[in-house]
Amino acid sequence: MEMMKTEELEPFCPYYHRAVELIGRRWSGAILRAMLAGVSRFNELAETIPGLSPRMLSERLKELEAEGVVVRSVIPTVPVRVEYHLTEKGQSLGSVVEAVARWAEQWADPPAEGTAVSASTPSEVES
Amino acid sequence: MEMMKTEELEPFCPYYHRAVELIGRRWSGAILRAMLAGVSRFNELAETIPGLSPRMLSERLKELEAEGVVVRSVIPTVPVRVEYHLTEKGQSLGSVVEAVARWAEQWADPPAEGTAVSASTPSEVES
DNA sequence: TCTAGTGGGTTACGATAGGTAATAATGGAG
DNA sequence: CTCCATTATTACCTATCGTAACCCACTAGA
Repeated sequence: MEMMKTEELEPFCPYYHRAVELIGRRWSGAILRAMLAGVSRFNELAETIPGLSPRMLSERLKELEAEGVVVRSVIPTVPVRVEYHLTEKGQSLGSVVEAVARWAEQWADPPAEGTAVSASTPSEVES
Repeated sequence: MEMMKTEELEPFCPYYHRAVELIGRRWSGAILRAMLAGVSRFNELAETIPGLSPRMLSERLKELEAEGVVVRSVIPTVPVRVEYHLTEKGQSLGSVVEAVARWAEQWADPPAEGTAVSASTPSEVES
């Protein structure tokens, strides 16, 4: 017997979809985390995230800016300095980043042992 | 004086990075949501998610299975039926999906141009 | 003047991931 | 022996990404 489990989650939602495809683009998750941690300059971001090239960083920052998640400000020092900051909309992605971080730490590497997983080894269900 | 803002978040974490790149791959977020909502069959998933082709669905499911997020089980009815279910590890992604969903609903579409960062808190979202 | 350094990118080009459409494997039904 | 349903896979082509080199504006030396 199953209880009347109310399906509170719809199987598909266009807003969710748009959001998850935006922040799920390659490197975007890492960029957002670094910015939430306070990194704000172009070269600092590029150095913080291993493997992230200027090309990709530039492209992702433009996307995030276009979505209102990030603002770009030019500071007329010399040499010129550019800072990227999260908008309020961007800051509120903190909960998402934290949720992913918690999941990632909880399930880090340990391969399948220790806790009782309902059925995580595909050894007996192959076709 | 909020000077004592402790940086509790490191700018980069390899576990986080791996996780966000996994669940951020194209369509993966949508697939996970649908599965959390109870959709478990191949064609149901394909129908639930607009634009998702069998090729991509197959590929993503294999990745998620390889990561221990999803299990595949073959049910020998006729025609054969295949069900995909979330493991405990997969179920625990619910918090991530919910966080994204809340963010997406809160910040759905509003004009949001310019640099008006301190703007409107959308008063009500859906049920 | 020429060269080097700082900061923030852009361009060119090959490699890989993804979109699209057609088709396969399986087994029962007609 | 052909049809249908279900779960995929293959072939082909385009879009996105990775890599490396380069550009621009400015300053400080030599």
